[in-house]
Amino acid sequence: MAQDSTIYDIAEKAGVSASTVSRVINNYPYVNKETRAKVLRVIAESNYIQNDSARSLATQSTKMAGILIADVRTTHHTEGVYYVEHEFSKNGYSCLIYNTGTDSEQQAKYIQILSQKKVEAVVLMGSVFQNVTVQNAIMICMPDTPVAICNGYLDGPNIYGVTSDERGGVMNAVKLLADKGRRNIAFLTNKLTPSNQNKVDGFNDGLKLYVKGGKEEVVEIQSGEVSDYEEATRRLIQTRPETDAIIFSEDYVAIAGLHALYEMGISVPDQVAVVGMNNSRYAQISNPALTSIDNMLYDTSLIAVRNLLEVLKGERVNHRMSIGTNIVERSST
Amino acid sequence: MAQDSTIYDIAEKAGVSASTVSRVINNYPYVNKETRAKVLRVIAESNYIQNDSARSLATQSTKMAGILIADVRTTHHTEGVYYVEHEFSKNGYSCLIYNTGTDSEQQAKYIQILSQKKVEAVVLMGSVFQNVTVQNAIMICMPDTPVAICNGYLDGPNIYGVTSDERGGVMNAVKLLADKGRRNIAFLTNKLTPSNQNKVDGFNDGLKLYVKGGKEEVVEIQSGEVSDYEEATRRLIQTRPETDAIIFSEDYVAIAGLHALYEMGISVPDQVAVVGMNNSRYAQISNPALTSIDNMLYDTSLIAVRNLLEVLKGERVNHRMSIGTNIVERSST
DNA sequence: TTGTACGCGTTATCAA
DNA sequence: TTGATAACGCGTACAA
Repeated sequence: MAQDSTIYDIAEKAGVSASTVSRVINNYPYVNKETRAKVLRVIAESNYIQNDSARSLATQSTKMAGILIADVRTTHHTEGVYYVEHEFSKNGYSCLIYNTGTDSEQQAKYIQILSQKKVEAVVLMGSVFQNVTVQNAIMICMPDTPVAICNGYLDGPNIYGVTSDERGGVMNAVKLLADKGRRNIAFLTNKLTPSNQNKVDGFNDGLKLYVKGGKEEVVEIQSGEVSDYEEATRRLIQTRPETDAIIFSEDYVAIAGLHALYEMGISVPDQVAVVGMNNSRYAQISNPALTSIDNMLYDTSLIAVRNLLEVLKGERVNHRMSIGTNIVERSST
Repeated sequence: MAQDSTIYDIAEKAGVSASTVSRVINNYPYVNKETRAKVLRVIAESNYIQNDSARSLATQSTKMAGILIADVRTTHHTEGVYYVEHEFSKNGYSCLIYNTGTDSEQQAKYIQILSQKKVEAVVLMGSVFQNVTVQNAIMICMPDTPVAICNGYLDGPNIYGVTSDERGGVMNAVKLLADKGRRNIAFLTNKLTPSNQNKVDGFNDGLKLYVKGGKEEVVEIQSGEVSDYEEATRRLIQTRPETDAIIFSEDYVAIAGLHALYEMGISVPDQVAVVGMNNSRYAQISNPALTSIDNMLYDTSLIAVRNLLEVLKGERVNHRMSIGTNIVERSST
């Protein structure tokens, strides 16, 4: 490293004390205009850069937040990371990000790392973090750090969940399909996270409510491989040829499904209607364009961060918030 | 905050000195087995957590890396962030991430922030960071911190560029199309980043080399709106009906293009062949599945990080590395 | 308005 | 093998 100059170095050059330099840097009011100018000049000349470690130590505050996400690559929460970082940044916080994977022990480990880094707030992206191992880690390692969980809920005095009503969203999707005369609707989901379980519940609710005599048909795909999504779609059609609509737990899975249907020569939506979830940017450009349930990632992300900021300001915040979903209709239904 | 206990607290409880505690924590060899055990026990009981700010200050090392990305949402570099974080994590580094936007002044600002955070390495994701403003910021704020730029190049003694041969990749795509008898190939690109400029160059090279008498036809789309991608595709076909192949600068744009062609009733690849770039996970599930140039994001990301780690170890590393691209053929050609 | 002196929690040097 | 003690760079009462 080049010998990063310290406030002492520039104090010396400016002929003042270190504390004065500190005051200038931190915009303290009572400092002589000229001395301030001088100090500022010396700082500029010396390309001095503040040491945040020292500052954090002295201040007892890092102005850092932590973001945990299972896998930046594949989840639609990736976009959420952007919103979260952006909102934190706007409020003077830097963000540490970690890909934790889906193993809860690993996730807990990262909670500890974050507490070691003394982050002042944490956002958990996705319902995969909704498990007791994580909950305990929070309780033990950061009982006083506000934690938000996007699209999930976790019990704890310092934990704030923001969810969208995915259950209701899927229910409405069933209604939409039923209104269009579909009777044999299936639900195809990848790994059953708590969030996906909610969707399944909404699916069953919807069937009972809107489709008389509709048999439930829920398929879970364990793996995360595209080929398995396609294969599951194919098999569904083969084993249950009367299927006239499929709701998928995610747009990505739905688009894989569209692809499989396309290759089977099945026309969408004439023969089979398809609904996705997330209203991702790919939904509008798939062939055909995909009807999708918008689970409001932008809003939930933003609210999560804002809640945390409120808590940090000492405000009271609801531990559980939920916002409604919209269904965006396109050509696939 | 709960009063985070310090090494002094646990030193007292264990009846030893703080230095001994420190030694235990850091796995120093010469410490009595029993004292170590005792200290460890007390630590476990007191849910003590190390303070990284203090540690960094004393050690003069943060074990943090910085990742800068223009926009996590829309670029395919998002996946790269995952690889980069993962590789750093594996080597004991934590990652600070910032969404900088595409404005170079803003980008430079984040370079400064990172230097303030005393990160020990930086990865710039994408050729959007290939500009003099950023270069200067690096020179001034972090002349001794190794910086890697993915998919781009920047001059500087501490800067390491890792690119894939996108120019050659596009050239090969032109050849592929020419071999299939296509004569009126167009190139459709979004914002002309240095990376996209390379692709355009490769396109022109390819035309000269493989398509006798082929007129160049390059369309740049300034905005990032899907509707504009579709519109541009439509207009291209209208103004140049003889077009029998289109290469797009990104899969996402290509898929939007596929959608537009689909809606125009143009058959792919019968009437128009389509090639994308990035070989993203959506390429294989689009309708039809998209032939795409794989620009090896995984490899470039990994190499970028490994280069940085090598430099940190004091090894010499090439300032400029390039790896070959593959073209993955699917149904759209 | 400015400077002195101390503390923040660790690590590192030196003696013991 | 252990314990004082002095850094690390900065913020901040307190005194001047």
